[in-house]
Amino acid sequence: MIGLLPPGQALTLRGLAARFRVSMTPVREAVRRLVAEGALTLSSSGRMTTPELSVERIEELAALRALIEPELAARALPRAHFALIDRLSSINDALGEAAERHDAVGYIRTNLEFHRTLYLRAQSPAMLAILETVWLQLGPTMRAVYGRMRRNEAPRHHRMILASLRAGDEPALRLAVRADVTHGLRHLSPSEDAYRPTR
Amino acid sequence: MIGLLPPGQALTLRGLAARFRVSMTPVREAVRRLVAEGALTLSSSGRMTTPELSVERIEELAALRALIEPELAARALPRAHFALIDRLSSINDALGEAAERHDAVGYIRTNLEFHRTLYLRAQSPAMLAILETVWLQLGPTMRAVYGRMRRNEAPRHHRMILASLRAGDEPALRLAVRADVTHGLRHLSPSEDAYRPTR
DNA sequence: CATGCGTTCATGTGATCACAAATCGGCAAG
DNA sequence: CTTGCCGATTTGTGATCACATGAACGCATG
Repeated sequence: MIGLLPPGQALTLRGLAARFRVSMTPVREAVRRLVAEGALTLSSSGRMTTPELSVERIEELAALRALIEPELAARALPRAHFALIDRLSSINDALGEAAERHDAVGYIRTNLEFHRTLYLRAQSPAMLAILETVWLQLGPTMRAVYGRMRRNEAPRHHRMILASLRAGDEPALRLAVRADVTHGLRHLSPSEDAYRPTR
Repeated sequence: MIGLLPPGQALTLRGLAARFRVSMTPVREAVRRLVAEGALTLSSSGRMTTPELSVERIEELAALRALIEPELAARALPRAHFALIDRLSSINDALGEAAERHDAVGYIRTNLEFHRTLYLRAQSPAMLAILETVWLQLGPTMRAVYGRMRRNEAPRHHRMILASLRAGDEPALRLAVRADVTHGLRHLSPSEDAYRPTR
């Protein structure tokens, strides 16, 4: 989810079993679950890799984020008290620091933390779970993208999100969240050949 | 997904293995996948049952359907030619027959077939996959609901969906789909104690 | 030097087993 | 009649093994 693994990274049952000091059985179960959630791709022969998403699939997943995240934000809005906004603000500061360090994995993780902290307030576990499967599928691709980007500050829409929360303005919040999502994933189109995975 | 199993139905690895004439290993993998998709609930001790959804969770899942399905319908609209609309219409006739027979499982299956046939035209496999995990979670509950209902015809919004498709009217289509989803799931609130599962 | 082929090795699959934990039953006591 | 307890049994978990399949590598040939 946070982009630790690049797209196309191959994994083997025995390799994972040895790495985590367990037998193949629990690894198989965990891998099956990740495959079911779309976090891993199963080739026709049963080989497992992290997904290399096509542009069309990225756009679908981005559209799902753009549908679900504003809804979760809107549901969180009436419960968003000052302490939460304050916490979001400090997470946003950490996000800026990760951007300055050009720490792609840290940036993705902190960005997801920002969004998840807000959405947790929506008290909608099923919706959040679905959204996280979408994040999971985008993880490796996001890493490939942010690894190339030379961003050095937090997303500008985050400030709009915080302002809308403080103002209690739901339409503005929905717009800000949607803009943040679609803006962040806009740079994904010319990304296929720019990254070369190490298999 | 089609409501073959009632909510709270318990399943055992050995029972499923014996039923499908395989060993426990493939059953465990399949069950793990279904748990990951929310089709089955894993108790703290590892027991598996079909989910007994709370009202809040049902409303979340209904909200997800109401978000995703209009989008899929809108994406399918430009590709919906006459042959597709004709096929949808005949599926809708079969739906009416299932309603007359008070065949709950057949009704759910045919209703899902109606929606899936339309959404397949959207050419958005990731979005459809996510939607199907939502359907999967609702399956047992839908059976419990439609089993009590005394409906004897196809949903009235289906005719609006077909009309919007013929007219190429996207806003009307989105509204009709959303109304169909929210209307179908409105009867779920007083459902908890009306059905008694056989464990 | 490129290309096709054959062998070897790695990998996933299904099955079986030992074990621990939890469930369900009956039984007895109040 | 209800309630608590104890034992038998069911059940999930992790591990290991045999096997078939597909991939990878090297070698020989053009």
